[in-house]
Amino acid sequence: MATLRNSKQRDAVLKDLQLRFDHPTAEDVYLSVKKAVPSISLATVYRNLKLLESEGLILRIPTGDSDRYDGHTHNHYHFTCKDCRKVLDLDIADQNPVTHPKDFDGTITGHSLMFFGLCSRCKK
Amino acid sequence: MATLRNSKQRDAVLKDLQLRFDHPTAEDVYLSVKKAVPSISLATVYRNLKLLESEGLILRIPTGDSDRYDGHTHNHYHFTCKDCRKVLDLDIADQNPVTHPKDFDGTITGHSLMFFGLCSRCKK
DNA sequence: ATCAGTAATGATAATCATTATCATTAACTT
DNA sequence: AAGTTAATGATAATGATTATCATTACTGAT
Repeated sequence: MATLRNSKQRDAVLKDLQLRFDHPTAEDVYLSVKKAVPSISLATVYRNLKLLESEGLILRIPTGDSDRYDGHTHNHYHFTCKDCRKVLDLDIADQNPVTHPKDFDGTITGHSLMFFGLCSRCKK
Repeated sequence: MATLRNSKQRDAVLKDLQLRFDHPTAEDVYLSVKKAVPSISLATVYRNLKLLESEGLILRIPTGDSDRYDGHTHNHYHFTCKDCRKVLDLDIADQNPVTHPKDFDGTITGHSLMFFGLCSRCKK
């Protein structure tokens, strides 16, 4: 039970994320999707971001402040500018790191690698 | 100006983090430090965690839910259990990844690598 | 040692992001 | 077309963290 139904709101959120590359916050997505679906509520955006993430259709990126979202789920890495807090994609290969560290009896199923520094604009 | 003064509260927060290895939340630190300095306030814990982090004496680990803190600042990596949300140290070498990706004009000064999966207890 | 200046504290209100609630709307099944 | 219930919109509630402010207590100079 709890069958998934179609909703234009969810479609609009997903499409918005798939068409942009700036790793928006939930608020950013809300403001953008509002243009296509003016009646949409911020709560609906949060609901669908969570749902889409659990379906594996989008990525959530925790950053220390507001979470960012990414509609492109292929394996890639991100950079956060310490100054302007912008999040960028980095063009680097999969680092595929260790999966069986010493003295660890759990199971590793994934990793996230975030780079920090100054973006071209903020480094002056 | 804004000279740093000594405070037993700050000392107690730092010492607490240096003596433990469980990556506590601010609340965890508060409850623990309260035993040594019963009058300490949660606000003071947050204040000093932020200050100590900016001094480079401790690490803050964003995890998607409450931030965790680490009193051991040598280069090492962490694992988060998706089930119980525990954060563990991993015994693996520095991955020292790329510092000059293609098509990137900023400056990379650091990275954080977090592994996900199930800890030994939660994998049953 | 005492004093003055001001950083740090404790208590609590405020903020911000996110989640929960609930009455209403709208997909889907028949 | 009718009934079931997932999804929505509006908003209240929550949880983590930060801001405020009156009071306390370091510290450097007297």
